Amino acid sequence: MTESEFLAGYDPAAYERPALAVDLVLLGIRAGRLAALLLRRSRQPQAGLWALPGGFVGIAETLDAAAERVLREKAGIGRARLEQLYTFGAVDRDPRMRIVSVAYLGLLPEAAFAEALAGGAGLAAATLVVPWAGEAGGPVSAGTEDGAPLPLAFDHADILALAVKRLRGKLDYTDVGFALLPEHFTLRQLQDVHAAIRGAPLNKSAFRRRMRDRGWIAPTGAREAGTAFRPAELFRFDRSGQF
Amino acid sequence: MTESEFLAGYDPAAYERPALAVDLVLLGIRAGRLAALLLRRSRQPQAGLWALPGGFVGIAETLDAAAERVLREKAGIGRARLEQLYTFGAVDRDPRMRIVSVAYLGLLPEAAFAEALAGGAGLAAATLVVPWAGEAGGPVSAGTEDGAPLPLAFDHADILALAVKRLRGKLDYTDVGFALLPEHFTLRQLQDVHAAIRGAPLNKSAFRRRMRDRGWIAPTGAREAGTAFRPAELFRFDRSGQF
DNA sequence: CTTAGTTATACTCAATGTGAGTAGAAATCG
DNA sequence: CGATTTCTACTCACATTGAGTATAACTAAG
Repeated sequence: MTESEFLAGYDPAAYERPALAVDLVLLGIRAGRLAALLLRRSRQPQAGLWALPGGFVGIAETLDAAAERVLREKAGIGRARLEQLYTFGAVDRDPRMRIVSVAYLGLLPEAAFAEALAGGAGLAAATLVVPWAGEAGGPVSAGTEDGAPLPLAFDHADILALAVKRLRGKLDYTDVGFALLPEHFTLRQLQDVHAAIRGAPLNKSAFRRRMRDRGWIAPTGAREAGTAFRPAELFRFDRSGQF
Repeated sequence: MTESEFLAGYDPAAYERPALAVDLVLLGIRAGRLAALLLRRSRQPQAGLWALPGGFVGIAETLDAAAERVLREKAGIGRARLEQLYTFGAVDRDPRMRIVSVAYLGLLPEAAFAEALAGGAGLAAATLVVPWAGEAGGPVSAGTEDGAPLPLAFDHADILALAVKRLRGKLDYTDVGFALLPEHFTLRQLQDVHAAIRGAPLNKSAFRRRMRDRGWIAPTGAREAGTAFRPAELFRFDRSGQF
């Protein structure tokens, strides 16, 4: 039997299958803190709770393509740096039916984050407080800017916590820090982003030295404008630096 | 409408769904090199090629549970340290139908690896040569111990490459190195394992110093037996050391 | 019993990276 | 012009690492 003969007689039916979805953790910096974009659920189940933008994976659609589609359709964002995070498969994570969800992490520069919020897609920004919750990524507390807690739907608190954990882990040896900044930025802004992701302050001179030595940043020659005091030099991300 | 009323009327049918599977990358050390357990495909499609042990996810089965079941049923291994790796969702990755596969990484101590090989489940050991293939985890070349290449089925070369990449990334700050060793081991053995995973040699004194300073290892008081020369001290993994 | 051979273990030393602090430069505002 | 505030460039101590050397411990050969 050749391979094509075999395929002709193959029956793809068989067993009951879990539904497959993608959920997007879209992170940005808001008022100096790490924040995520959430949608308020208007329908049952768990109406009124806050959820990650998500959607089902089409039968002829790549996981990455599904994530990009959800980014456009549910979050109203044209483009973002998306990266697969983890796949959540608890049996009872959704009360409707068995849904396995592939979580994606997306990073938005501050401007894109604000634009998405204003875009009318019903998105809200949740400020994240993520204590260092150990290996598995413990639950996260999400809240509005003034501290009111936002209750999260399904297992989305776990997903958010894991996203922050992943981000923290990649901070030191990849360019994730730059993905949250505009094209031109000051060293102070870069440090603030790193501090927001880590949830802990950094040594200033060591940070500047490290960033410059690694060759990740290139001076633009321009300087910050509109500051009350000495304006800082503007840099841009230099992709030619090694990773 | 309450949540339970809503659920009663919910129709879980709807769209055609991808099939969901798990595939296991079971790694161990063999003759000082990193090796994976593979199964030779006896049936179409891709009969004769070598594949990772895998299976479909049951409708009421967790992803982790499916991985453990495959470990038992397909690889004949009772227990191993399993960890989710990545989910592969290319549309044409399996010619039979759309199959999305959640890959798991499993680490076996040298003895358990050899036992699995002898277990009669039809497993073979593939020595892995994984050049540092960049971010996405390029293809890997798998071969027998004497160098003959083993052609891999589906996208399993990508999965293997990503597994090795993940292992390398976690080597410095987690206990993965110990998962490939017996309970008692010498510093030399530990260094060899690290070298095999990295695919590059290590500085001997710096390595010893680092391992001892981190408090990951505790002396057992015993010494190696049966060596031709000075026997090395035996250590064990000390879980109380911080991570 | 002695000695050569081989590996384990413990040192030293230089180079590099980091935490912390100080001093001068550059801008705005009163 | 001077006060104020931040940016930027220094220095210094300390920890970590790469590299090399010396000594200890054991077996096997003579």
